[in-house]
Amino acid sequence: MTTVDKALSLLDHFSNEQTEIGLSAFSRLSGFDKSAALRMLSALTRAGFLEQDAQTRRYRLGGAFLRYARLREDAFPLTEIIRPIAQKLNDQTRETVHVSLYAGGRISTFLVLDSPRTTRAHVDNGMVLPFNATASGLCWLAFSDPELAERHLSGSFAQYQRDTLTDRAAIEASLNQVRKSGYSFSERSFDDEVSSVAAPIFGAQAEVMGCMALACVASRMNTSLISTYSQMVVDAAVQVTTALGAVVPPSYREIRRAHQSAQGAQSAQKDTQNVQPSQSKGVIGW
Amino acid sequence: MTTVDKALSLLDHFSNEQTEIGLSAFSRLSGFDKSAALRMLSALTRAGFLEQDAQTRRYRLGGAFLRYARLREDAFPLTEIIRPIAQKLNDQTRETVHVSLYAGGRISTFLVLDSPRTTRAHVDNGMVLPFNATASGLCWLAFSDPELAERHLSGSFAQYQRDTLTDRAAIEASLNQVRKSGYSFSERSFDDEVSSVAAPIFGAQAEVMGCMALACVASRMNTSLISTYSQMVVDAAVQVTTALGAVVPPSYREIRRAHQSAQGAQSAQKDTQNVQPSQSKGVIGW
DNA sequence: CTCATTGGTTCAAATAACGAACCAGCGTGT
DNA sequence: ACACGCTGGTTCGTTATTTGAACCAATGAG
Repeated sequence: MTTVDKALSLLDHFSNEQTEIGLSAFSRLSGFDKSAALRMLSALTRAGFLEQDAQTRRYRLGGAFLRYARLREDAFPLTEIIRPIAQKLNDQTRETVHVSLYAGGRISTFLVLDSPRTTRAHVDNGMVLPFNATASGLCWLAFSDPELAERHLSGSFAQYQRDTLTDRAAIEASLNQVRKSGYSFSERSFDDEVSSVAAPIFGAQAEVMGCMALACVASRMNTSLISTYSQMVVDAAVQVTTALGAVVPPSYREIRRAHQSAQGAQSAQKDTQNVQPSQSKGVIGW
Repeated sequence: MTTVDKALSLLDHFSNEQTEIGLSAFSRLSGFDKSAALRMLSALTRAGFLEQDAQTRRYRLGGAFLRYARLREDAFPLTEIIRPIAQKLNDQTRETVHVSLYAGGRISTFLVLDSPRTTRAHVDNGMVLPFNATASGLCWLAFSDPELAERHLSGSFAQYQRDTLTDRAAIEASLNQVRKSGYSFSERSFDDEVSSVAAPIFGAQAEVMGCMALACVASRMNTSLISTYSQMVVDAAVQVTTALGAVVPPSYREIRRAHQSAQGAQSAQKDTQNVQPSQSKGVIGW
């Protein structure tokens, strides 16, 4: 672990709840010595990645992030790359589609396309999605780095509805299912009237950078729809991953291959082409 | 200079033109040894601040910036803090107001409020403002760190209109005037029909993070209006600086004080209150 | 008027960064 | 086919930075 790694890891401790952190708190949270923490915090501050409150002397995320984020969006318009893919999913399903990003210990939506139906699930843009209560949260937990996931699994969980998973064992069981199928499903666990399906979007380091998700009025959902929607959501997520220049991890491809074989065997294989392993060059050819 | 400083300084080399940079190029641009550069680039990549193209092996700004930028906006909504101040200026002047941010070697607008007049200057949101041809550009050059400004003064400049400043000496002369008055003025130098006034917004490290600017149909502008508008733009910029929790550098306050004394003496002091030095607690009390 | 906390400093010892030389791969001009 | 110049990346003895216990001064609570 280089000094730079250590310095940058300090930023991980910011979240929607922890927006300002003092020197001692940093030292405690990170385990680094106070003087070492101070040196790194000072460097981050000099570069504009942190700002220090003149009164409290505590640190918060700096303006440099706005600058670099804009610069990145100019060069590599993530939102605009994802939009057409999400739009297509939205058109095909006529359900609410939202794309979320893992950000400072939270998953928040950054692109929402509402369903055109008269009864529809609505999701706010910029909304934080709880790990235990949403398809996107479970999806992220299931496929992200175990050590990173552990941070979010070790705390306690809020109970939003009767069926919200709050017990760690129950969540872990759910995650195992997600890891087997390649997509996550949640029903009436955050909003009482909403069911969702989510699939992982992978980043350049093969990490789960976010999720493609579909939210639907719960009463409309059924086994057959879940099967159809999950396939489409996974397809869209894979398209996004590849459109971003990242690579879908082989392990995930394998999961989906196995899952589809099982599904195909069960449902008297309607579409055997999905079970075909190789299509060599197709973007979503697996 | 710590290792972290060096690593973060690598990011400075990205700009709208330079969106992808390879190892050797980084080494050349930064002056760091190749192996040192690689070590730092790897650390930045691990943290998600850079992404590496799988084919070309070149680096680009990473997704972490989107995450942290959103996180920061959640905790500290810069745009929403600035909007009411810009709105007030827009209401008072009925002229187009725009706020820009220095970003990776470029100044670009990130908040634009159009004039309600029938003839008005229009500015695109997200637009890049050339250093030599806009009030915002000149304002930034005048008050930013000399070393940083030098980077943008050493190149060649595009001629957008007949009166665009392209000669370094002419630009420097203009900057000196800006440094004396505390605001910048440009006339028909970027758009042939537009005049603008701009004032600096300072960040937490007393650096110029951006500009508050007013754009007006050139034919409407005159000496008296410049005087009125510049005062209002400077006021708004100072309000933004303080609203952001930053401090207006004493040197800038001194400039304005001196400038206003001179103005007051000239114009048979209409409003002597402006010349009053102390108002102790007022946000824009100087 | 303590006591515990805060942010920040110091300096010898421990550790990580440095950088010249090195390798392999790729594309070009000869 | 050849050497050439470029690329990204590795190695390892030398060198300089990071580390952390002990130390301040200031603030706030009991």
